[in-house]
Amino acid sequence: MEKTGIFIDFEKSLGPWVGRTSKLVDYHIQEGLDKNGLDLTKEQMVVLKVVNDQDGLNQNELASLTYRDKSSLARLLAKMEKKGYLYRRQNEEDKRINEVFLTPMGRDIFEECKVVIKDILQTMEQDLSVSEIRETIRVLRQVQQNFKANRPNN
Amino acid sequence: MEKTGIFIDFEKSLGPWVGRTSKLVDYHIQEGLDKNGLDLTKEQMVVLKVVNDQDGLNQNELASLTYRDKSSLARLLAKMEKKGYLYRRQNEEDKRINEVFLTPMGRDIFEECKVVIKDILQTMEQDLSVSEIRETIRVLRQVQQNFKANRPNN
DNA sequence: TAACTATGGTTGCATATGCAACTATATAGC
DNA sequence: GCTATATAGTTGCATATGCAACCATAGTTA
Repeated sequence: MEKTGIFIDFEKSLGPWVGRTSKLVDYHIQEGLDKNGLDLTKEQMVVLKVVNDQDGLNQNELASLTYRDKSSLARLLAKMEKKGYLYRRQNEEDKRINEVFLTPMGRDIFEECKVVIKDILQTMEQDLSVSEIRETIRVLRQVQQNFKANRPNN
Repeated sequence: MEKTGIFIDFEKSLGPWVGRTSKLVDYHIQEGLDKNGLDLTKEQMVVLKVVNDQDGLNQNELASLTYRDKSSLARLLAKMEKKGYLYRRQNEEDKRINEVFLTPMGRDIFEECKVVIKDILQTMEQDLSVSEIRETIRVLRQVQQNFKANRPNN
């Protein structure tokens, strides 16, 4: 059949471009963490950031903020707790709830991450103007809106 | 410390927006496949598309085209072969090489996928003009260029 | 108080992933 | 022809993921 025209305009639609770019970013973030001797996956780094920004959130809130299933988040937390980056404290009034806090070590590690990530984000935005970046973010936000009617996860 | 300013401009940089959007797209693609009774993961769908576009590629080429490690690709192929969507044929001249082809069933399944994916891509681009989409793709392509110096995988 | 329901978190299962080590085949140098 | 090196693919291992089923606690209703 046709050589390229399977989706008549597949390569002219946002889907594949967003997906591939995201994969590349992920790859370089992990590479950056590894090269700097940070014992973290990029997924753990995201959790670290969110907890650093706001202590005491529960697991469902963290799952939602990081766009993961609560089971996936729970397992990330378990690994990070084991490494001593954070801890979970059972809420006194409602014993179903775990509140999550960074340890001092967790905060230290995150400080180191910041440098690494900042560097990668800068590389990624080389040769792009502020307005190009702003416009792109606006479009991506619109895409997310278009989907949000029926949201995923938790 | 600061409430939000961990990365001074984290939310104004492309990284998190691209990542989150990609996750949402992935989620809705999988949902679309499932709802239509297509026995495929989104990753398998991508492989199906590439093989449909061009028969006879070898595994390393497919890994490269789909941005995966060759081991990951090999395992996707194994599952899809088991389901009868494709087959691998050893090259006569160079017995190290496997060439990959879709079966008739694989082609049929992919035809069904096309409809589903097209629908999702359209939802995703609701309320966006052609030029917004074109510009966004241009920016994403630039981002990929910025990274391409040191490429990942295979 | 007892029973039904809702909610936060965990676990089993199947999938996907990258990396490193490995096997088999091919090619080059000698 | 024999050894060294490169290349295609596979496998072991650790990680991450979503879903569905589950457990424990809380809240609600009778």
